[in-house]
Amino acid sequence: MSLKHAIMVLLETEAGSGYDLLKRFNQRLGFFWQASHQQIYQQLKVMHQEKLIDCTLETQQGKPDRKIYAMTEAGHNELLAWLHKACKPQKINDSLLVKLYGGHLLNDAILLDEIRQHKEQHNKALSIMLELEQKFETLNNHERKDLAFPFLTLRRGILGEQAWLVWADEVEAFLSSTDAD
Amino acid sequence: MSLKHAIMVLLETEAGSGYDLLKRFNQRLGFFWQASHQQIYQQLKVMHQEKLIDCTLETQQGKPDRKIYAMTEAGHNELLAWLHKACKPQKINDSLLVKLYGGHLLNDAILLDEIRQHKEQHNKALSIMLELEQKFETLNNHERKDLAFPFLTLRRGILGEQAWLVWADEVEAFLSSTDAD
DNA sequence: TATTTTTATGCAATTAGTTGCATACTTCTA
DNA sequence: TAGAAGTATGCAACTAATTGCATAAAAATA
Repeated sequence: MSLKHAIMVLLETEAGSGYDLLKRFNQRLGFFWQASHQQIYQQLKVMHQEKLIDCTLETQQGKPDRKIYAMTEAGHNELLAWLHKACKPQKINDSLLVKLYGGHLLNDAILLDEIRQHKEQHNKALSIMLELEQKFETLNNHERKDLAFPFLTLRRGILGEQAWLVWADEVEAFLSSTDAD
Repeated sequence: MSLKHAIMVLLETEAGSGYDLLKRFNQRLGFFWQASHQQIYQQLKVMHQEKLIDCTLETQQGKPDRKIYAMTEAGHNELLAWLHKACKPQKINDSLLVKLYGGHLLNDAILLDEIRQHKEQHNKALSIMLELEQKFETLNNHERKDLAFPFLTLRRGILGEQAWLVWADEVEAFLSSTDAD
């Protein structure tokens, strides 16, 4: 499982609580990995049981205690082992395409509507990523080098979304051209 | 869950056994949905219990019996209802990107090697799809109209793979340019 | 003729992910 | 000052998917 390793990649640079990790997750890995807070809390618990991470309680006045997790030596080794192992190609499993495959069972207008809704979301995602890209371009050489790998994942997000949108335009054109159902 | 509905889209046009469905799945939906035989057999069983599909035994001489599944009225309605309901945007969860995000923990050569392996697979997938696309172009108008929706999903596969490969080239260029680790 | 591949089905155990709920305190906003 | 949004954590039940095993016969191939 990779959620575990995704969390470890984040913990490797800096320790943090479940909530911290959730936020980092969404900010940094969000365009290619989505995880709910339950998933992260559960995973942290399991990883702690497996001694891949340490846990220290941080008592706060008033607020509930925060559990700060940090990598252990064993965790670090496990992460490195995982990084060295080839990973299997990603599954796609996109319901929208299942729907489109069965598009003849459906009214074109309904499909068109759904495609447009999805387009909106993809456009939104893309513009956030383009902003991040621009921010990256303004950094100095040193900073750019530090963020080179995250930047490559951002590029994946951008190119992926752009391709999606090109495709969506093809679909829209097709659905708009046919008046008959 | 959409596996159920993907199977129904296939059963809608033609009844078939678990094995049939598995093959159709890989041939027709394979570039955007992957499912194992266990998943399909299990799902068919559940769907039969839910009366979404009928099952008739086809006894064969020598060979074990084949269970032929066909849509029921209830199944058809369920499929239409699902088609009319908006689907949530797809999750990506790509381990390769997690790995790349943590690329600084790893030797560039190892990453490069893995990227190249993945490229090979993506290239293979792309060329199969491009062949299918060419075959589609040779069809007459009537046949093309019949396959218009499946063709759109094929286009998604093609554009997606092409974008992936463009990205992979960027990554390769980056990893090759740096000799230091 | 022996081995491999393909056809054809399925169970059981485990792992992964979702959904819904629950608590509790802080800060921001109308 | 009341209510909404954000911070912070977690359980329990359920659904989905993977892994490993198991059977058994036909067809293809070496």
